[in-house]
Amino acid sequence: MAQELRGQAEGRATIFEVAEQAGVSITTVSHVFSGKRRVNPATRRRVHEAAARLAYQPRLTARALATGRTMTLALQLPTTLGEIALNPFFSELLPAMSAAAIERGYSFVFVPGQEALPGTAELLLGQPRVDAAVLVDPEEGDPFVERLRASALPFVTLGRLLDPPNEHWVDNDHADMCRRLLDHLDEAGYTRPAFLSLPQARMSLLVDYLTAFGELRPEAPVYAAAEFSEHAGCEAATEFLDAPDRPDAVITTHHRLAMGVVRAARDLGIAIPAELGVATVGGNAVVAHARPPLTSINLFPASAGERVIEVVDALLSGRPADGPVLVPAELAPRESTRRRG
Amino acid sequence: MAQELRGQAEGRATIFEVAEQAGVSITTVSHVFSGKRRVNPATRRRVHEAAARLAYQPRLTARALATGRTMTLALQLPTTLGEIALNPFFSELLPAMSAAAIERGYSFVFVPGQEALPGTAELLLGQPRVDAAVLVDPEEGDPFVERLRASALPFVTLGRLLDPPNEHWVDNDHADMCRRLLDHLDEAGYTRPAFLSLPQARMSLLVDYLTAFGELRPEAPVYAAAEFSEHAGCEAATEFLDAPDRPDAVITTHHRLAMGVVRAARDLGIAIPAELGVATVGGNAVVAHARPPLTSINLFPASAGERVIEVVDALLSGRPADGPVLVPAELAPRESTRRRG
DNA sequence: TTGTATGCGTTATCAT
DNA sequence: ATGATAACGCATACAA
Repeated sequence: MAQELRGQAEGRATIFEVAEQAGVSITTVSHVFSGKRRVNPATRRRVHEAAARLAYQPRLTARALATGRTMTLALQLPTTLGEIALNPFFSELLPAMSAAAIERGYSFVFVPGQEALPGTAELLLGQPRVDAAVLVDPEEGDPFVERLRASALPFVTLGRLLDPPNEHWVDNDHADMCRRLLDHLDEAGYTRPAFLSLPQARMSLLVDYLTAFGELRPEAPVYAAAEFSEHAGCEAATEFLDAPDRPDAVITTHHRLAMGVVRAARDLGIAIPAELGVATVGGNAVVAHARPPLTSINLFPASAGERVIEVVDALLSGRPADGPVLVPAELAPRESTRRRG
Repeated sequence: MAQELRGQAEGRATIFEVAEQAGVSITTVSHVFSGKRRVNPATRRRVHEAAARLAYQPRLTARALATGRTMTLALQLPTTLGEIALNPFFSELLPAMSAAAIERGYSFVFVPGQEALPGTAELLLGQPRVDAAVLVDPEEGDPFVERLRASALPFVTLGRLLDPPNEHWVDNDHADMCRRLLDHLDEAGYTRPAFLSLPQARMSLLVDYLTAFGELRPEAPVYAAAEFSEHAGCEAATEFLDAPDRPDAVITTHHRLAMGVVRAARDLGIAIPAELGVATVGGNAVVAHARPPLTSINLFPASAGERVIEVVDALLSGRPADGPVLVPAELAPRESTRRRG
């Protein structure tokens, strides 16, 4: 029969050779690797052994053709708002996300955020070029997001879309983290916390913190920096720290802002942590080595990235998606809020 | 015949439908799209028209299976050396590179730089998981680079490998740019330029500048910052600017270092550009809006990224690769070196 | 629980 | 200059 003639050639083993070695049909081999139907444990073992012996790996390309999937994901990263979030969040997120994707056979194509290269979206969405999209810190009103919503392409966000809420996302419990931050400042003896973020809150993280802060400390001041940069943070802080009723603690939504606050305080001769507590969301890898080390919320970008890929894969494989996923974050208290204890 | 039964279904058009509409065989349609053999111009037009009418796009997955290629590229970005080069170089590079890749049907998989996730390299190189690798600012001694060299996988670098030199790369003419920078400082009336970079020069850009600077100004001082950060730049500059024989101009190899120099000068009460000229390599998008705006070498990351993909594609398509590619860079004189005129 | 046979949409080989 | 047809390596509907 035709099958017997196959796979005799040199090169990598195919499903036919594995089937032969294991004494089963290619169907069984296929199912052992896809997990899509029950296989007798003994048979499964034989197949795995044969596969291992032959160093067999299912060809992604063949699988893609047979299933009609592309195994490619569109990935949108935030590249706007000045020199944004990319680092260090990005440099932890990307490798982890990529590793998780590689394991499952996916590769990526990038979609620029916001202003974008026009046409790219159409190129990707107009034809089945990608199976799904992954959006990192998506912003409301982003043209690609809107086109995605209009299309049937599944997508998963890291962070959430709010208007309207999207179905599949991975996020931290920011409200809870905000509460823990405020409690921490409380315990450390700070009584007049302020909040420093951006004027607009187009990412869900910013919205969450703003909301939570407003609910927990309705009387506390909320300040805005022009962008996520040390310079902008310094400029904003210089202003509000130079007033008689200045706050005795600041929570920022980006580590660069926090670094700016530190600089402003130093320039103004305000001691950290004695006269001012500083805490930030994210930037863990950086602020841990700042002077002084800054208290922060560690967002664990790596595990968040892995979870995103898991959700995408579940979605595309027809497995029950876990629905929204809340990944744990963690308060990392450091020198910058050590007024007591 | 079998063909006639194909493609009748709903969904996207296939090569069969285009062939039928154009009145040719699928072989011809295939060749029209692949360009791999001469097709009569009139026939070609008919095929293109039919394809346009049917909105036909060759399925990448089918092509991949037939050709044995994966259409996936391994992409290594530098994520070491502290909060490195990613931004803004990265945020211009990545979208442009991705767009060029999408056009040609490629997608990406990431390889973390240096310390890496162990195993990832083997996963990608052990089987034909990717067709080629793209290395951005590769560093000598990187484990992935070494494994790549040992493998047969083609790879293209943005920046060069020096030990030994690699075959396919895209780079700027840094030596020339260094000369132009020094000439510019000369004309502006600066007489004692210094060079600020990193202690080790593991990226070709750093080596090139160090070498060129050394040859053109053998007597001039060369300083090193601990890493590519504003803080490290400031620390280094504070030291060498606080000496009696201090330089009257500084060239840095990273915009963050330049920002640090600016801060140090301000802290020391040294006026820019009157008492100190500051110029940097890269970071164009950022330093153009710094205070004062900094003279810089614009590296045009976007076009460099496009060229890299072009070279990869040529390599993989069996077309004559252009060999090494030098992309133009540009001196952008700004306020920070405007001592005269 | 397992196997047979067909389809997925191209490219490539060999003809004509 | 163009065609017919066999791979490419898997998944899956249908059988058994």
